[in-house]
Amino acid sequence: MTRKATIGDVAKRAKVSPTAVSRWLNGGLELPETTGERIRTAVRELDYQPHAQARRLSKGKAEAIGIVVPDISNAFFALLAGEAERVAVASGHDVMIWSSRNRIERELACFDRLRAGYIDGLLLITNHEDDGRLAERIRSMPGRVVIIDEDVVGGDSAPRFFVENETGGYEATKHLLAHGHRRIAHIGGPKGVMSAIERAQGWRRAMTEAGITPDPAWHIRTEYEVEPATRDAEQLFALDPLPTAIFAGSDAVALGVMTTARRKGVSIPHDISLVGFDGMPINDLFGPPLTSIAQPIDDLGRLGALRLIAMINGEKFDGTPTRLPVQLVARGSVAAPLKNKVSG
Amino acid sequence: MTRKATIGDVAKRAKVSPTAVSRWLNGGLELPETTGERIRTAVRELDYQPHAQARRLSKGKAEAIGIVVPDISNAFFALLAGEAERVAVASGHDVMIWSSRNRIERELACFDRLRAGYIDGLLLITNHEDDGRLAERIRSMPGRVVIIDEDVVGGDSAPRFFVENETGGYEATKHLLAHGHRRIAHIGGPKGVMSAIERAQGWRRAMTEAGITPDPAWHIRTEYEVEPATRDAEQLFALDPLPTAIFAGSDAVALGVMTTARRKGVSIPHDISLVGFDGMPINDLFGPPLTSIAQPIDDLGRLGALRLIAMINGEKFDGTPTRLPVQLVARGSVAAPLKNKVSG
DNA sequence: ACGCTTTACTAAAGCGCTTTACAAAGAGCT
DNA sequence: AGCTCTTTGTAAAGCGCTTTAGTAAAGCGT
Repeated sequence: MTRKATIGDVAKRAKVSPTAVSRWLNGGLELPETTGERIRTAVRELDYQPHAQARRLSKGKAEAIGIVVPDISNAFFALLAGEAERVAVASGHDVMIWSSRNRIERELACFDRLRAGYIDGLLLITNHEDDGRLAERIRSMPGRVVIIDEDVVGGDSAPRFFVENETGGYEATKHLLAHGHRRIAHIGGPKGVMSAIERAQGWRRAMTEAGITPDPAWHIRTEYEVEPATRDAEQLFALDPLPTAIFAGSDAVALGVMTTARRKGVSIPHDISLVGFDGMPINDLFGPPLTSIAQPIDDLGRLGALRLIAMINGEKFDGTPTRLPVQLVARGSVAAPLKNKVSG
Repeated sequence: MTRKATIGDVAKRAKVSPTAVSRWLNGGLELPETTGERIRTAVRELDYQPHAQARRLSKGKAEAIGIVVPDISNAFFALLAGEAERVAVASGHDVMIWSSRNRIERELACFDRLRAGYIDGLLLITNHEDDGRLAERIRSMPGRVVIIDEDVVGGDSAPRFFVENETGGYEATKHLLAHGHRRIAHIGGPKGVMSAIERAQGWRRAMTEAGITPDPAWHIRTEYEVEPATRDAEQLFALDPLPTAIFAGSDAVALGVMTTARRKGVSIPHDISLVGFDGMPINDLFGPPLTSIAQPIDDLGRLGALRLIAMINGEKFDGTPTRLPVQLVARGSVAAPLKNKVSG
C-alpha cells in the first residue's frame, strides 16, 4: 500500500511550502491564480486529504461532539440522537453516539473522552439516579455539557432541556378521569429519576383534584424499558379490584403493560384503559393504537445540540432549565370503564 | 480554566522523563516500585489523562471504527448498530455511528473519515443502489471495510454478511400458501437492491412451485421505510380482486401496509393476511402481532464488527459472503383467506 | 580489575498539521 | 533615490504523545 499523501507531498509537487498549502486550503492566504491552480492540481493528483488526527491536534479542537444515550436501540433515544446528530453535522461537527446501557461507568467514559479532547462537547441523556459522580464531572467541564430529557441532581451548571412532565402526568390522568375512570393506577419510572417523580406528581394532583385518594398499591415503579415493565405490571393485574385504567410512565412501559395484559387475557381498552408517555409515532400501529402524552422529541434533540454547539463556540449560558410542552394524543387505548359503560 | 495536565507535567512532578511516564503507563517499561508510585501519584494529583488526538497521531491508529447506517432511528439499524458497538467497545475501540439518510454523499463522507485516519475501519450498512462510487471506495480501502445486510455491487473485495433472503421470501410465501392463499402479493424493497431482488425471487419460486403465475400487478416496489410503504401499498388495495395475502419485504413495509389497511377499513388478518421480514421484537405488540421472517440481527452486527476488528489487527480475509439463516416467526397476522375459510 | 549483563532510565526524532513571525520583491509615492 | 506598502510567500516552532536508540550506573562472575 502506497503511503498516504501528506501536506508536504502536495507542497513539493506544487512547488510551494507546506505553510502555503495549509494556509491556502484553510482560506488564510490569498495566492495568485497560477499558484492556486498548482496546489489544486497537486491535491487532486495525489488525492490529498488532511490527516484528521494531526489537524485536530494542531488546532486544539476535535470538531466533534458526543451523544450518550441509555440505549440507542430504544426508538425514543434513537429519534432524539438522530435529530441532534443532524443539527451537529449541519454545523460541521462529527458526531459520536454512544449507548451507556445505563452503566454509569460508560457514561463516565464519555466524560473521559471529553477531557481527552476527543470531543469538544457532550450531549448527556441519562436515565438513572446519579451517585454524584456524574454531577461532579458536569461541574468540572463547564460549557462542554448539555443535559437533555432527564435531570442530573447537582448538574445544574449545564444547560438542560426537559419537558413538562408534571403537566403531562396531569393531562394523562385527567383524560382518563374524563372517561369516567376512578381507579387509575400509575406505573412509572424508577425512584430518584426526575421525570418519574414529576409524572407521578401530575397523576397524584389530578387524582386529588378529582377527590380520589390513590391507593398506594396503585403506584408502582419500574424501569423505562419494555422487559422490566412487563414483569412489574404483573403486580397491577394482581390487584382486586383491578384498576380500570393505567397511566404508564413511558411508551415502553405501556408496551410492557400491553404485553402482560395480553398474557392475562385482559383486553385493552375494553377491560382496562391505558395511556402512555412519549408519543412515539409507532404507537399508531399497536393493537390497540396507544393513547399517549407526546413529547417534542425533535425539539429536544435539536435545541440541545444547538445549545451545545453555541457553547463550544464560546457563548455563555447558565443552567436555567428549558421546559418544552407536551401534548395528549388520543388514540384507541382509552375507553369508558366497564361498570360505568351503561350507567354513565 | 487551568491548562490540562500533559505528560510533561506528570514527568516533572514525578521527577522522571516524559518517555518514562509514557512507557510506564503503556506497559512498555518496568520500573521499581518507588518510581512507579511517584508516577502514579503525579497522575492522580494532576488528574492526568493522555490527549487522545496526540496519542492517536503518534501511534498512527485511531483506535476507533465507524458504523454507517441508513437511519439510526430505524429500529432495525439501531439494533444492528447497537450490537456492533457493544463488540467494538469490548475490544477497546471507540465507535462512531452515523446515519447516511440514504444520501450517498454522506456515505462517501464516512470513507473520507476512514482515509483521513479518523477511524481505522468502517462497517457499512447501505440500503440503496450504488452508482459505482461506493464500490470504488471499498476497493480503495482494502482490509478496512466490512459490508453488512445489503450488498454493494462490486464491493466484493470486502467481507460481507447477509441473510438467506431468498429462503426467507420462499418460506414467507410457503407459509401463506399453507394457509390456503393463492393471490399473494409482494411489496418489496427498491430496484437494484440485493435483498429486495432475492426476497422477491423466493416469493416467485414458491408461487411457481405452487403452480401460480403471479400477476405482475402483484409485485410492487417501495422503500424499506414506513412512510413510502404506506403510500405505495395503496396500489395493492386498489386491485380487483384484492390479494388475500401480502408478503412485505421488511417489517417497516409491513407497518406501512398495516397503516393503509387500517385507513381503508381492511382488517388484518381477517380480510388480508400479512407477513413481514426482519422479525423485530416489537412485532409482538402490533394489532395484530406481525408474523415475520426473523433475521439474526445480533449476529449480523456482532460478526461484522468482529471481522472488521480482526482485519484492523492485520488478519486477511477475502470477500466471500457469509449467509446467516432466517426463521419464520408465526404470530397473528396470517389467517386463512375469507373464501376458503369454510370450504377449506 | 575487567568485561558482561541487567537495571533504570533519558534524549531526540517524529507523527502531520497549523500558526506566528518574518522576509524578499515589486509597486507606488514624494 | 529613498521610503512605505502590498503581494507572495517561507522558516520554524509547537500541538502532546510514542518510540527508537542509547547511556550511566550498578551488579556479577572470574
